[in-house]
Amino acid sequence: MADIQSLPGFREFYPEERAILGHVFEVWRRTCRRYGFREWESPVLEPLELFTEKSGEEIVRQLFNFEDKGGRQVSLRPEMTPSLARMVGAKANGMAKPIRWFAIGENYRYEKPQKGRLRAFYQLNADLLGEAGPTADAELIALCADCLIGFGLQATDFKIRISDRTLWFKYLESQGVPEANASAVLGVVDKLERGSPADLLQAMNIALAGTKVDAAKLLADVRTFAAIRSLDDLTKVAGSDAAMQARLTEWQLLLSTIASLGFSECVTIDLTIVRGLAYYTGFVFEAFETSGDARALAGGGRYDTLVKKLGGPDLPAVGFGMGDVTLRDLLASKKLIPAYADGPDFFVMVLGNDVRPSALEDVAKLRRAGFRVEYNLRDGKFPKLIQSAETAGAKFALIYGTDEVAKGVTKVRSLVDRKEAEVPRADIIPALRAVLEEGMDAIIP
RNA sequence: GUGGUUGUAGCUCAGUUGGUUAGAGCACCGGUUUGUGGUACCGGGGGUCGGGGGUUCAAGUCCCCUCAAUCACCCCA
Repeated sequence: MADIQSLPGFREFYPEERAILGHVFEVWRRTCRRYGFREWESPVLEPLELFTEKSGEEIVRQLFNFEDKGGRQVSLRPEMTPSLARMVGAKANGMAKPIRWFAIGENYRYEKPQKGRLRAFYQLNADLLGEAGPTADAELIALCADCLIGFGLQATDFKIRISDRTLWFKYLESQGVPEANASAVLGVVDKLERGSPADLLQAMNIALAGTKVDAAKLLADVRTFAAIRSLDDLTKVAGSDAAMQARLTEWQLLLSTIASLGFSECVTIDLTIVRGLAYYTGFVFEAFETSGDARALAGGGRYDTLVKKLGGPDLPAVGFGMGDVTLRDLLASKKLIPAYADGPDFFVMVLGNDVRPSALEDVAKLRRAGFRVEYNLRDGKFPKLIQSAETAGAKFALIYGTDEVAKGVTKVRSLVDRKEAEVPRADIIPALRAVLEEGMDAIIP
């Protein structure tokens, strides 16, 4: 056991683990490319102000920040969106809109680690900038769904709950809540499912301090409003409120676009989702697994003011993040993690030091041709070597003994069905390429 | 940050009311007479029993502290 352990909340990935991570990255990347998104990357370490300026004091204590040797206040990135906003903002004027970008990177936050929640985790970020209309939100929600479906998950395994901070603000306005108190009230809404009635009422009283709104009544109204699950019911509640009705036509476009793209059964209206993050401005959504814990798999929404706040142009934007930790837990429980297979194509069995030069000559030749090749570094006996080939995970063994080398051939042995055939060493590249593609039949006379 | 649970070889665990050089299975390495592999048998390496301190003639076994994992709360980018 090593004396020095890895830091709490940080993971080590042995090859088997790294292969799973690679699979996750691969599905994310492939799916985003299918939607026309392009990959970007930003520094892992950023000036502390990038994250504190917009997020406020509460988030500072969760930042993985410190002072560097030059006396700079720096922080590992807790998310990639501020970096994205800065990068896009700097060059947005010259970029074709809409901008479709995605990134896969490790993010950090200094918190007490728990299952599904670490100090370092990988996350997919997909963002669409330059389009303010709901069609952009729909595109991102579709991409989010496809990023989950790409792993083999069914539409019934998860649900994307869609909510709307704009609609909430319009609703609260219609209930007489001053604009200044609206955010605090949404904070209470966020806790509706978890808090006790007494705590919620107290929280609501604090949120409404200095106003004439009745806390108990608003709490009841808000609870009812949050429970609405259909556009029709929302329209009824909106009644003659023009602002809310206008917003609901946006909803219609959002939902019809999602339907046209074929993702109706993946989404549901759920106004209990408000998301804590301060910079969200419009539609927000979270993807949950439908079984068991119902943990959040992904979350995102519209942040139309962030780019400008960070010094860029006035650029509307919508995006989401999807972490690897919870996703992996879900894939494991659904048995959707592919078997680990990372062996070489060929294991060259060098039977004796007399033939070693000839064997290594072919090893090098095969490697230059792009094959994955391993061989025994030390001399060994036949049964031992064939077992080595097996445990290395090779598909085929290439036997180099004195007989074979004398005849100018190598013997190919399938480690799966144990068939054997000889191949002239002069033809080794095309012959083995055929073996990999068509199997042993390609060289069995 | 607060509280509960857990911590013995790479993995899964045994270790009796504290008592001699801490064990098993799997895994790994080697061998079973020298060119054909998932079985069987034999052997080997590997643990300062998470770390530190204390009680005792004696502690993996009891007490305290600490570290880590995990669960709940908090918070969620």
